[in-house]
Amino acid sequence: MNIGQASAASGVSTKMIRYYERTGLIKSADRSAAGYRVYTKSDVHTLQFIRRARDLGFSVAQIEDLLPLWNNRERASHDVKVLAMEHVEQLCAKVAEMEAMIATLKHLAENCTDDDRPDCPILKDLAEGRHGECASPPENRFGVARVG
Amino acid sequence: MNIGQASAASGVSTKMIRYYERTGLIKSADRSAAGYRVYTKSDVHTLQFIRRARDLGFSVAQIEDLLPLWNNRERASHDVKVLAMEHVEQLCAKVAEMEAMIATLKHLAENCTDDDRPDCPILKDLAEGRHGECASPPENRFGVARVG
DNA sequence: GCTTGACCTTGCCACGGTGGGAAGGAGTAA
DNA sequence: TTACTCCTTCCCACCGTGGCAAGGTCAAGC
Repeated sequence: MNIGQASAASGVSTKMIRYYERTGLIKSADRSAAGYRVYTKSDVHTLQFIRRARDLGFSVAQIEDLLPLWNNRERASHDVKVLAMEHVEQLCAKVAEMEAMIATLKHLAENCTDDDRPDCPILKDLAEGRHGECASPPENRFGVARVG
Repeated sequence: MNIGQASAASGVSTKMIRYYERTGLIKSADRSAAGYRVYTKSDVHTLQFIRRARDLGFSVAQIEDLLPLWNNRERASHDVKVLAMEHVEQLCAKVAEMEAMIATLKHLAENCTDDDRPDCPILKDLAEGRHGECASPPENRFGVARVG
């Protein structure tokens, strides 16, 4: 199986397959006489695993921890759960940050006259940093936010 | 005022001030005889504006749209509101994606024995893509997620 | 004066993931 | 043979931020 087929079967682009190989996330594929990468069903299975983990928001670094657990029959399910819950924590933190931003912006937008006059609480807030003089979650007042 | 003072006063790192200048987000600063960048209170004001907009999750590209509106006394508050609400939409979309991931992961983790046995619904799901054979939001089933 | 230390300058490199594209080889089908 | 698709490697881009290095400047203290 060439890289194109492995890509189609796994949903991981050829670009990314080569990238994962280069960075050591997956082992180097065997090569045909002509130098083409050759994949087995098992390799595709691994790629699918990676793809699904990415879809669930795991970083490549986290998947690096997940893969050996997946391959290790001696693993403790506890270890996996710890990784998963750590990831959930990270996701929740980001969600909380964004929720705070959304709340602030919505509040500002509500006070916006929304017409052709130049008075605008949104710009005013951005300029003066008062965050609408009310109701905005405290995390936002001190620049903690920034989701990155 | 040198770049260091402008940085301290605005909360934007010197690195980022130079970056914003290089990429054209802010105008090139005047220079002293020795070539040092020189800033005015007004420049600091602009940097604070940028900083607060970043804290609210606006991208640099979005701020590029916001700045002229801020500087333009003829602006219509409607235009600002549109930009802000577009941004809120984007934030909401990301939040929804992440909430879906969180829900899926939590559901999987709940079914985890959380001990030293190797059976693990989380890894099983990642390998087989059934997403816990229930309850997971449909968006997740087909790889739509992936937050970036 | 001279030294020291804090500050400034530019430049390059890195991150995480992903895509684009070029230049050239390999395979396959008509 | 030709034509087309696929493969290879290599470099470049995004975005926003930080780090480090080599060198210039400035102000304070001796």
